[in-house]
Amino acid sequence: MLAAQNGGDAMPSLSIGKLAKASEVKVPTIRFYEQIGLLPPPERAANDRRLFGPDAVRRLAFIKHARQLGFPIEAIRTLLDLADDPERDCADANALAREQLIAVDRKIAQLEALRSELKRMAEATCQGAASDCRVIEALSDHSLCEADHPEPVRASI
Amino acid sequence: MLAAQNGGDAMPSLSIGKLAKASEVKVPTIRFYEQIGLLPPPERAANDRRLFGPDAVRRLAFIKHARQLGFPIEAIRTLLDLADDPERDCADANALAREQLIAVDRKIAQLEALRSELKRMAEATCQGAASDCRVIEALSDHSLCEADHPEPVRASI
DNA sequence: CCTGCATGCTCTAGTCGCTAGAGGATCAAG
DNA sequence: CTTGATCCTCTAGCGACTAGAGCATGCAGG
Repeated sequence: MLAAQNGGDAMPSLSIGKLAKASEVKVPTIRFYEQIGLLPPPERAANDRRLFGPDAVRRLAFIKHARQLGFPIEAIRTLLDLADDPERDCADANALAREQLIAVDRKIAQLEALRSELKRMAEATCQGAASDCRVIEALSDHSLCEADHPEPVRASI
Repeated sequence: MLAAQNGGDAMPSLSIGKLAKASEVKVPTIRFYEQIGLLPPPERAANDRRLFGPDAVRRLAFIKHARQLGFPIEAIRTLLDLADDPERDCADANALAREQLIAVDRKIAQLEALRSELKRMAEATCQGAASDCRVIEALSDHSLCEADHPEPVRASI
């Protein structure tokens, strides 16, 4: 289904550059995905250049879309395995989607809190010396914040 | 002001472990901050152990707070320089805060879009084989999305 | 005084998802 | 024939830590 092999007889094979344009995924990224096993190793021409079948475009679209949604590579690997084998139960896929949704929700909530604090900070424009700077003052004194920040905002999403 | 030197005569010097507890910043992270020059190299006891003054607690609080707000290390370096020298103009600090606010706003907007798509995906719970899985279908076919995603959601915030 | 664990030190390497560059081969167009 | 685009492999870098090795200390209990 998303096998990305050079399937069929027509084999309209794509160079990595063509594939990059078709999928809007950069050339080094495609090579990287092959390296970590998200894309199967394509056939090679006599001059060692990669030859991709049309399946590769679909598989890359899948990967790209999932990445845009913030799924980590390992989750995408699982999803691709599921997509590759339509016999398998899709409970895993649903679980991953729900997990991802929860992660995004948490992230949004966190960013909203930060946003309001930053807004207060940035709006209190001060002139003159840094000793009276509101921004620096706000950063120096956490107790000025309305809410406290849960975790150091560090992201995979 | 945020000099983190062992200032004054009382010098109630802290071990790195005590400092970690006081500031709620992990020990290796403190060493890392010293290494990249966010914290000045502290004095050392005869046994080569670090001795921090109380200023270090304040400086770490500043750094931690700024990190929680998503400021990148280089921005924090600038802010610390400003805080260290109260003569300087604080226009830079305001600019950084505004920049950061814009970045956070963008991020939130992006995540909201992702959230709605993920929600549709996760709510359409399907049973059975992966071939009919809504999640995989949605990931396979980008055209099912209401909006398209601006950039691969990759974060520093 | 001894034991044992906690804490400290330095150094290196790993995380994630790419991105950039070196150094070379080959292809397509003019 | 020359030029420039594309391709190959390989290694290293980003940001902001985190984890672990291997060793030297410090402190408390028995």
